[in-house]
Amino acid sequence: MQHATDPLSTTFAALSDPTRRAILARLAEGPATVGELAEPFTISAPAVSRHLKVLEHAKLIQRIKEAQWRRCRLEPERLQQAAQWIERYRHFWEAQFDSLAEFIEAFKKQNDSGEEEPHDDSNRTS
Amino acid sequence: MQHATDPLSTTFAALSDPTRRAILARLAEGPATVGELAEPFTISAPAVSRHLKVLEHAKLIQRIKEAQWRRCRLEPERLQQAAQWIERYRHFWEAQFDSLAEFIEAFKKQNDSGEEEPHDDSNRTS
DNA sequence: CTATTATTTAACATATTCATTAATTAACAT
DNA sequence: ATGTTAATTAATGAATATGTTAAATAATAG
Repeated sequence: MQHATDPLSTTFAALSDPTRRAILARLAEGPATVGELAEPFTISAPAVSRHLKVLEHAKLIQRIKEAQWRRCRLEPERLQQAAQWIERYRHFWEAQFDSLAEFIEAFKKQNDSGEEEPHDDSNRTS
Repeated sequence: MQHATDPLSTTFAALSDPTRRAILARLAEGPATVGELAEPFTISAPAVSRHLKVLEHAKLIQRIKEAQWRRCRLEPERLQQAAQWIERYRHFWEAQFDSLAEFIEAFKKQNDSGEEEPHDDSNRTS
């Protein structure tokens, strides 16, 4: 994540940390306080607090103050957008992957049998 | 992205950079060389090269050497896994979001009209 | 062999991330 | 008031990310 980031970058950056993903997974079971979230981890409470701040800034969670606790809840909108970004390109990629598989197949065949006349590939590049 | 990262973290970290996402989007239209990928960006060729290395390390792309060019192609498997991770939790989150929406609604109502008897919400928290 | 083109690596600077411990704030209980 | 509990902020440090320019590598062209 760099300086003035867009929502998608912020979302993916937030998801790129395994602790934060574990927190989100825990939160999928239901809201929890910071202490409850910190419990399964070896890291310190301030570290968890900062992770939560990242998640909140990414709008993946909401923190609601209840007495002396801050109860954390999940917010799905940004996740939806992230999923949409991936899905948008994925089927393009899968289509290309099929032709890539063919290409690799051909490539392997060409290299494995070096004694066969190597067919000239240079004209296809320009 | 940190030190000894798992595939999911690596994938999300790779996706957290807008330049890399733009590269992937461009690559969705078809394979391209490093020079072609660098062209629309203001950043230097080495910078693009490093982004491609990140994408390759994340196994989001493959680089295949063709003469003096390196042609880049997309690889969808890791994306699929990332999408699956998101989807796995998203419906939990949406279910929770519905109850959260109710909560916020009640909360707003309670605060906007201070003259009405504020209905006590504290017993629902414990 | 030398020049050109395509791309990467090296060396370096800067910013961000993520962790820690210590101190602070906030709410509650006695 | 004072102490306890919950959580955050401050100060600090180490590792990582990202960009730059300059040099190196690799393949092609003449």
